[in-house]
Amino acid sequence: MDLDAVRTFVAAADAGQFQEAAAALSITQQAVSKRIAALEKDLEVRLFTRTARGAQLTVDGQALLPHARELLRVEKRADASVRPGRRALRVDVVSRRIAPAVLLQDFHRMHPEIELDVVALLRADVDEAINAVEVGTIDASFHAVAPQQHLPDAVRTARVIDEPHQLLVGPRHALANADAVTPAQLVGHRIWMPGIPPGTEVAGYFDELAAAFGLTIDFIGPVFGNEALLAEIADSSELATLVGERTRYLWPDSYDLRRIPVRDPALVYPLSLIWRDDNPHPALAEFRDYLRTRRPNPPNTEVWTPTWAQWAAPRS
Amino acid sequence: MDLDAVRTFVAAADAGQFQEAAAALSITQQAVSKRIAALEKDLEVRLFTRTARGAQLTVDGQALLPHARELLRVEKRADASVRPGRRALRVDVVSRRIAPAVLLQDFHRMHPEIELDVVALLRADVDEAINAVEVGTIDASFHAVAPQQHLPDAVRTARVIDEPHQLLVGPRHALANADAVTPAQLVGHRIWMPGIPPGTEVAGYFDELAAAFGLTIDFIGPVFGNEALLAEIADSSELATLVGERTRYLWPDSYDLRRIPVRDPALVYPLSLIWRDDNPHPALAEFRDYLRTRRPNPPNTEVWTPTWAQWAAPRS
DNA sequence: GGCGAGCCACAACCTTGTGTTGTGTGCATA
DNA sequence: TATGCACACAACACAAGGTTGTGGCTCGCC
Repeated sequence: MDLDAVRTFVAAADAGQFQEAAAALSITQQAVSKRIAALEKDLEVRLFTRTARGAQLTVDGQALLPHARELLRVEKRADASVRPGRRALRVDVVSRRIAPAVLLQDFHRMHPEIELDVVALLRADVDEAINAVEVGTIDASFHAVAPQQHLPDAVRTARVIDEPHQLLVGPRHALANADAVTPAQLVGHRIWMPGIPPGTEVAGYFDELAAAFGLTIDFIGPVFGNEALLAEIADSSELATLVGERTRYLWPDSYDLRRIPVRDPALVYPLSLIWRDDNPHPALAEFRDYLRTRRPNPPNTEVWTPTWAQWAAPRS
Repeated sequence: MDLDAVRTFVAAADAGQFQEAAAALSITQQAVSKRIAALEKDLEVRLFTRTARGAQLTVDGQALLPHARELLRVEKRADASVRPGRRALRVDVVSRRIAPAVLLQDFHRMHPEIELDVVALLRADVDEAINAVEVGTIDASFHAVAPQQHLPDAVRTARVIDEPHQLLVGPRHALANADAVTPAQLVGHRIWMPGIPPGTEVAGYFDELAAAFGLTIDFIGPVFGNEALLAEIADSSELATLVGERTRYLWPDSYDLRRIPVRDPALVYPLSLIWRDDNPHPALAEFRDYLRTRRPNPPNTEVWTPTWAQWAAPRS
């Protein structure tokens, strides 16, 4: 199916005649006729009934029309996702399942007119992300940024989310019925966080967390996907994992998994936005405004963050 | 943007190298290289970084990939909407705002795997619809079908929805705060139903309704679209209109419109499904099953239907 | 009823595009 | 350093798609 033919089809359907469509597309009437004929031949249906004063959609044509329009819309969005200068705002999230992605969904709901592209540079480390932001291939990225992190001149960071963790356990787990737990209560329980590549900022976070409270946190084990992890936890009386408070997992209700808040202190993952100060993208300013004005729920408990993140309190 | 190029891009991204993608598409590696190069030139970005052992997506490529896949999905659906023999189930509704359309949405939620196309043969009368069903350009149609209606041999009809009307009024209307109204109470109030073409089955219904209860029902007035009608009603202390119970209109909350049930008797619009008995489309059987098994809310009041519809009670 | 206007289809022709074959280049690996 | 692998470039052939020119059909008008 040729998109030029589809465009021509829509133009002809709107105009009600080939002649006018041809004028609108700056081609001859014969070219329109040819394109439509080719499309009809390709689809093996008649799309228009030709009359002496125009062309009228057949039922098949009527059925195709909305799909054709959708096709052109998607093409436009695809184009807008990459074309330099006027492409959509491109924001990098480490994973689609953690808080920044949820935030972006919310932003999109509030500003549906703003073209937005969420990419996940899987396992990209902070330096890679900073580099991508400096070069301009992405407009913004969410990462845990340490204060000693070296930043190029034009690149800025700001702490924007403090995401508290919750314990995720199956119904047979010893803590399954707790209303809340403290990190001290987690000592001796096995916490499983598979799929976190060693040496990354995320691994570093959990390493320091384990050391600070004497916890047992395992990164080992092959990753069979999220679904497998959840199934494992659902069945186990020992395994548990940590998930962000705002993350949205989908799992069968039958798993009967429970999210249990962690407090005294809450285990907070501090995330910063990375962006380039002289990036002229209008949507970037909008997005930063959105981040600035939204009210984070203030935690009503002590919080723990890694030492490198204690240099500055999160904006409240 | 050329869809073949997009297809090639996706194949190359999946394969991780041009060579394998070429094999999958049954063309030469050089052709793949050319297509990708053309796409890159068209979009003015580099999509792959070429290395000695394959091609890897750039960030721009990663951003484009989901859009590209979506484009191919939509193309497939567009194709499926018309291609004879294996096209989607095509169901005709008089309007997207009335009960059958709502029913189809529900059916789609229950069977998302079934390709479904809802077309609105605007102002088509029953004969036209029956003809389209017989010819096979549509698979099923919802209409009010009178018993004396002539049907071709293979065409069947069955009464499937009895849609009760509700009164839609603005906050300043005399009946705005009623919990329910009877047709008798509507005498003297002006009911406005613009946009119904005279001579159609719908107009006939309201004509008989007006005659039966002595109501004032206006069809006159230019149609400025639904939005205009709703705005008019919201402001008026006199105007009201009738809407189906299951219809879903969207209007600003600020309008403060109220839907008021009509009872003793309820004003029911009887709708039948029209289909061709020997239509082999598997989804048609599914849809008829769905219609058969769903439980209509039995009205707990007397009902009024036009005389021609009183030949048979709706299936309960 | 004849005739012109409007609209679409068909034919001929030409340009452009797109696939193939053949060859070159760069990089990783042995 | 030699070899294999993967992609790019060049030359060529053929197909696709656009334009101009023309004919047929239908509708409205004199």
